[in-house]
Amino acid sequence: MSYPKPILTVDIVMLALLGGRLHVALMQRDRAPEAGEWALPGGYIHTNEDVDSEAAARRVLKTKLGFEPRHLEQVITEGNATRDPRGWSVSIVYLALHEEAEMSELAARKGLKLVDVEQTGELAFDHAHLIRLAVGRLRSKASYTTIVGHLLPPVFTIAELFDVYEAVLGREIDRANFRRKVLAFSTLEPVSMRRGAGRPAQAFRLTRDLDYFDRQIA
Amino acid sequence: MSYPKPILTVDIVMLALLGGRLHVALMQRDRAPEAGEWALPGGYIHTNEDVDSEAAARRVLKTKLGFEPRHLEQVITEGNATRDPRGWSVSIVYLALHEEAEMSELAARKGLKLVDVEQTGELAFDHAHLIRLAVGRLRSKASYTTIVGHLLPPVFTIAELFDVYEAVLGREIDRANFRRKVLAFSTLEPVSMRRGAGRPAQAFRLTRDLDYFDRQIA
DNA sequence: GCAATAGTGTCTTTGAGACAATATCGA
DNA sequence: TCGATATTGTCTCAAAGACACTATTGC
Repeated sequence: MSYPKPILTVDIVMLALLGGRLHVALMQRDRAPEAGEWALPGGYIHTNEDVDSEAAARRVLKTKLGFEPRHLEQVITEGNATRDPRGWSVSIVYLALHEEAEMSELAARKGLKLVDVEQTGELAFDHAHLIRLAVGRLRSKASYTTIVGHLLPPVFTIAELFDVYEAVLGREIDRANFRRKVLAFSTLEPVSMRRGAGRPAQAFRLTRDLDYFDRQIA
Repeated sequence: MSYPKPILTVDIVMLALLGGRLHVALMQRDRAPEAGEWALPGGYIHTNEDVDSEAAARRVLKTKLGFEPRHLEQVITEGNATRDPRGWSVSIVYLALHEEAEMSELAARKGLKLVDVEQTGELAFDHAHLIRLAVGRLRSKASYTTIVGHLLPPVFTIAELFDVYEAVLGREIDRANFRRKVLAFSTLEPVSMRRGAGRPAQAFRLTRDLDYFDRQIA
């Protein structure tokens, strides 16, 4: 007995901060099904060129958008009979993070829509659901890893990092305690000084893509 | 341009404790590729009967082994060009937990081999790697959820739960502090008394499949 | 009584959180 | 000098961990 193979795609939830709130990047579909609807960037695996599913996600972003995210990780795989009108389909969902400035510029240049993750409205397929899963992953990882550092440019100050944490976690944090905790884990490398409106600040960069703290950071 | 669809399967890492150590259940493959090698239970999605990928995993366990696990959750999806000699293939990996007694009985009845997760030896495909990922997931979830409760029968004592935690986390825990902490989160419901060699113990059951603690349990 | 296991009390240390105080810039 | 932002000090309270102690069974 043989069964038809399900449709298999990778879809990417691209997140960035815009004005202190998390936004997701959407593309307007140009073909059926769901033509005209807003959807996550995604595509089929190209078995002749992609070495693995993460490479497929990177290729989709690169070729469709000319984009290389600061951080990319797998979130979940959603597979069922009803999520795509064409039939049984499977999506390997990736989370991509990038800084605000470059993401806005990319969106303007490529016709992407950046929408607040709390107000996506109706989207193609189950993509609103996939976005909720990815945002949940980001929020839960925020408090014990350096993941949200990838929502900033490579070099940033503690104050900027603080703002990102408050935006992602959606609650107020104490500045003084935050600074002490984040510096106690020696995962930030001081690189230069940053001058602004008041006293100059020490600027840092992440020493690795993803570090795990041994306890909660915020 | 069109690409051949990758092979798509679900594979299940069935874990149980055996003599205080984590073991995984393996089946001997009866057909090519890798015929005769030990491998994880798994199979194709049946698009006409499985409503989603988790249902496919449950059906595989039910029809191949007559088994319904106490706990089942998705771990990761591994997809690349080299893991299967037949070509580009994708495995949606599930973690299944069950109690020692029933798992041993099942293994004996169905010809499964239960091997220590630290010493699996060579296995078919990338299954040794998939097992490491699933065990890692269990270990990391152990300290902040009730997940390891599913390695015990439905009704258990604190002392039994304590032993499971020590086995999974692989380090010593203080009995007194463990008891206080686990009871402080009111996720255990007292159901009866258990008599044994010494003073009788209160027995409990989990009130839900998976509860998250608001801080580390051990 | 003793062996065995269950369960409690209590002290010390560490981290979390609140919040006041000080430092260093530009204007 | 002041306004703005960065950074440090210090106090309080809660949780983590160590470990001694008491409780309840069977024999």
